[in-house]
Formats: sequence, C-alpha cells, structure tokens
Amino acid sequence: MPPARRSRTASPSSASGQTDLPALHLTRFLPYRLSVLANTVSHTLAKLYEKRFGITIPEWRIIAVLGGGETMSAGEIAQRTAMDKVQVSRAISRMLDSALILRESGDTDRRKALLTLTPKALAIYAEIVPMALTYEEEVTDALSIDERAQLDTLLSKLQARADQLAARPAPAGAQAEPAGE
Amino acid sequence: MPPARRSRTASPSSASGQTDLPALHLTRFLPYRLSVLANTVSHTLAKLYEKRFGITIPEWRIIAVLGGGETMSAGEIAQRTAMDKVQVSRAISRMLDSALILRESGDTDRRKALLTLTPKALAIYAEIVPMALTYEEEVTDALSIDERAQLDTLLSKLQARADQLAARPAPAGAQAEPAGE
DNA sequence: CCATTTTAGTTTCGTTTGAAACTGTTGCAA
DNA sequence: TTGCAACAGTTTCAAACGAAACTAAAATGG
Repeated sequence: MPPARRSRTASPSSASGQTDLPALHLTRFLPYRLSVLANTVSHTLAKLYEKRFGITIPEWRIIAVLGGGETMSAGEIAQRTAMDKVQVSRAISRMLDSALILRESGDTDRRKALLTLTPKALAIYAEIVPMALTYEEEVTDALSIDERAQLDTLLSKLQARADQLAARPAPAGAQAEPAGE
Repeated sequence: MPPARRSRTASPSSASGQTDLPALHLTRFLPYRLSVLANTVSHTLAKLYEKRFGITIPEWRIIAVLGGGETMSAGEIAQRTAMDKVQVSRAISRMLDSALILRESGDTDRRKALLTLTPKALAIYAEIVPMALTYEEEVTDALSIDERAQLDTLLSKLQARADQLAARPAPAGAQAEPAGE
C-alpha cells in the first residue's frame, strides 16, 4: 500500500468558488494522528492504574523513574520524565500526602530535596510495571517483529526532528492582533 | 541497530533487596514515547497558529473539517475531529464570539444546529493549511520515503489496536480502595 | 565579606479540561 | 394524546494545567 500522498492540487470537493488551495484531511495529518493515538493509549493505560492504585499519570511517571530505589532531586525527575517542574512539584506534594514518597532536605545543598519512594510506592511499582508492560505488549502485538523495530526507529527520528523544530525560534513577523483583515 | 528489547529479567541496577522484577525505562516505553512526541508536535504547531491567528487546537480542528465549505452539526464535527461534544461545544461558542462560524437552527430537527465557516474563517483556513502542511513536511523530512510509508502503516495499525483495547471493558476485580496491603 | 545573579522548587492566578448533571427536542409506544 | 426513552448540545463544578511571580538557598564577583 503506497503512502497515498495527499493531493496538493485538488480543490475541496465543494463547488464553492474558493481559491484552489491544498486540501487537508485531518485523518491523514500527522500531528492529529499522533495526538489521537497518544491520547487513546495514555487514556486507556491511565484508567488502568487510576482504578487499581488511585494514581495519576504524573505520579506513575515519578514512580517509574524512582522505582529502582534510587534517590534524586525534583529537577532530575523533571528531566527524566519530560514533565515541567511545576507538574513535578504538584505530583510530589500529592505523593507526600499519600505517603508514596519521602522527602529529605539535601545536606550539602538545601535547595535540592532528595526524593525516594516509600515501600508502599515500591510495592505499587512492583505491581504496576507488569501491568504497564503487558498493555504495551498488547498494543505492539498488532505489529510484526520487523515493524516493532521500524517503530522504534521512526519514533526516535521523529522525536529528534520535532525537538529541533520546537527549539527553533518562532518565525518573525507573525502577530495575531494587528491582523487588519 | 536492533530494537534492543527491554530485558525482562534484569533487576534494577540498585543493590537493594527488592524482588527481581522487570525493569521499565520510561524512555523506551511506548505510551510515554507517543505522549511526548505528540505533545512536542502539537505544542509547536499550536504555538504557530495561536500566534498567527489567535485560535486554539480545537478551533483549528473545526476549521479543518469545515474548511471545504461544508455544513455539519456539532455532533458530526465531534466525530470527525475525535473531540468530545463538550470540547466542540466550547470551541464553537468561542468561534461564534470571534465570528468564525455561523450557526443556524436546523429546520427539520431543531436540536441539530447547522454550522458553517464564515468567510473570515475560510480565509484563515486558506492561510493555515499551507502552514500546517509545511510543518508536517518539516517533521517528516526526517524520514526517507520508505519510512514515511512505514509510519503510515504503523500508525494505522497501532490506532486500530489501541481502539480495540480501549473498547474492552476494564478487567474485573480491580479496585483502588480495598487494597488491604 | 556584601551585593547580585542563578538555581531549585513552590505558589498563585487565570484558563482549560472532563465528568456528570441539566435543558430542550424528537421519536416511540401505550 | 401523553409519557418516556433517546438524542443534541450546554452548563456546572471540581480537578488539572501553564505561565509567571515568588521564596529560599547557592554561586559569583567586586
């Protein structure tokens, strides 16, 4: 099956007199497809562990990176989970409330708090990891071995490129307000 | 480069006495990777049209499906954009405020409102589509022709499977509360 | 040293979201 | 017909979010 490149020249099917502009079909538009897929997957998984353990995605991510028993600072967690520090801060305070995490002020640098999972959280980790991996397998079961390798490659390449484009400063001369029609 | 299947048996690197459970590295975990990638892409793109036209993602999606000049109901928009009806309802009311959309009560069924883009919105469509397609191309430029075809296939397969798993009723006997650990 | 800047993390504020309740309309059935 | 279930869309309310302001503790450097 060829990729069916979207036609750049066909006008929208309506007979309106609009200029002959490239059509865009949401269902073939990569950002849309990624968004829908990621949403479906995350949502399904989140419901699984919300139901079972009462934790949210940010909390799960923190458990995931600390699950080895390591200790690290909030900033380091933020980096490793790709969440921003506000999100991490909030998740941590929830986890303190539910006794999932332990915070001790750093000795040498009292700005950095050292965070460690409690045994309760480690127990959750032990249960949740197999669940998560099982779900991941169920999804990737839709693919052949080759395709899984392809997926790995593609996601890496796309992420690298997306990061690069995100870092690029916004094209100048684009403002919303003074759009004098 | 082989896909480097995650080791199922190696214990976490820490020397703690935890049971020997499968490790999970977030950076190799599909739901996480999808979520981060989709987020990066959507965010970058959203900033682009937020800056240029002052519209949000839901609004952009509505413009995208109505861009051909067609008329449809809110429910149909919801289906086609994979947004839920609340989101659609809110986006529409914003678009009514900014004169991007036109709503007329259906004649035969007064529950269904017929929605059409205004010329102002069609003008935005004409400008935004090339921007969106350009961005998409910039991202997919990271891939070879073959890889683009692969991506198309993979996303379709994964979405189909994810939908299937999402529809499946939650596994019974999983409750958060009575975790008498 | 003291003043300034940088870093780590938290708080605040306004917005966005999602689930559930609600309003109005139509279709169906006694 | 009226009475009730199903449907289309909106509103409400509480939780979640992001940006920016803020606090506190190091690092820098005159």
